[in-house]
Amino acid sequence: MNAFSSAAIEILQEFLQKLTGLGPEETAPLFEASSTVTLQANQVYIPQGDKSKKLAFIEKGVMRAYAIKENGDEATLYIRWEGQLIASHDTIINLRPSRFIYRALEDCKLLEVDYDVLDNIMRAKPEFEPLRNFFLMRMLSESLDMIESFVFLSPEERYQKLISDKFNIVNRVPDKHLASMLGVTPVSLSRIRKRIQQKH
Amino acid sequence: MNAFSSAAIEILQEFLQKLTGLGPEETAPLFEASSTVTLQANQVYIPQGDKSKKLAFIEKGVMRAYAIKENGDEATLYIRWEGQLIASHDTIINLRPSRFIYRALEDCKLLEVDYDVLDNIMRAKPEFEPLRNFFLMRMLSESLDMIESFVFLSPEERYQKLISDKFNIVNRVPDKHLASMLGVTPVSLSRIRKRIQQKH
DNA sequence: AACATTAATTATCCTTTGTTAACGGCCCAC
DNA sequence: GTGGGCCGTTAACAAAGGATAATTAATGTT
Repeated sequence: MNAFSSAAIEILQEFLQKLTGLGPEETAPLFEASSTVTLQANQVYIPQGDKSKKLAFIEKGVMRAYAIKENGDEATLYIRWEGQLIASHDTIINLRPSRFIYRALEDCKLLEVDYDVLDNIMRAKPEFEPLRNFFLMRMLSESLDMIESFVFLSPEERYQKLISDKFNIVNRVPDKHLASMLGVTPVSLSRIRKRIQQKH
Repeated sequence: MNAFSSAAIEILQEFLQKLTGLGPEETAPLFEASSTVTLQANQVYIPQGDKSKKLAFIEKGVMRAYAIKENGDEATLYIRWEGQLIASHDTIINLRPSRFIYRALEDCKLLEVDYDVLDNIMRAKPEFEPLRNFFLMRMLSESLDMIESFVFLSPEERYQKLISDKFNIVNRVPDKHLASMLGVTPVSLSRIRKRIQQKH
């Protein structure tokens, strides 16, 4: 089932235009295998243990990747929102069942494609490769930025950076998930917020 | 200056064979713009503020990416060794001067290429793209693993994981750099080591 | 070999975080 | 409206980490 008139496709075709110079007519084959998916808030997109290689462009909404620790606590790896990709790196890169759960934090609209299918299209039409490189590099850069925050900054500074860099997103995500992403407990984040508040 | 008979090229051509089915004769053009570089232990490869887009495959040795904090302390972002790539993501991905310093921890032998040149070769010969995807995905996966450690584990658990996953490498890197990578001070790492020791 | 430099450990004190539990606010279902 | 459940805050205590400084160990240089 394909979806030729989604906003996501238009955005991606704009990327392709910039990256490759190819117009919508030429890049259309890339989207033939894609389909739109809607998720309700709190709905699971990829369950733990899943082996599917879903790759999705987020057209609308916020999603969360997390896992359950032995003690039962959740640990949030990252959140992604409009304009970003969401996928299980365990299945796509490491070829093993997903250790993580991918879940909608809000009602979401995704443009989904199977990674293997996309990979075949890319191999047949390598002129689309710049799009893959673009997203891989962007995800790599964002990951390195997160590592940088952990290595450089205290939890308090990480939180400050988070709200100054991503104020819009922070307000769409419960604090407990932000705490987890920052590597601290919700209790500690609450204290951090209080400390910051008192300084002003 | 090119270098047609390095061990690095042989390794990379083996990757290419596996990933694309192309033999050494066919993939040779990819290495025409590459050159071998040797670094002495402690020698800087990419200085802070550099704008060059060097990309290097590490044939031998260990390298470290780090930055200097306002207080003068160093913060190590990651270390890389044989079989991995080293490059400034600030310059290549984000198109800005490098905030990081890339320095040899041991005597190193690298196979170097300018990223823009490589990019042009890839665009002309897109059948080589799987190699780029392979390395980008591997670096992304490793970065996500590091984030996972920060989000899931305590500093003590992170250190345990580090020595169990990368025992060989740990022994080639001074503890203070490991401490920095783990997000703690050298003093704290020393206490962690003592705690672990006492448990056995 | 002697010296200087750097790295790792230990000690002290202070700050921060983790843990557990209690409390209040908010939303939702009934 | 009322009763649950979830979430964020607060409190109290224990555990861990940061800062600084002193000591010891290891390394490198001449």
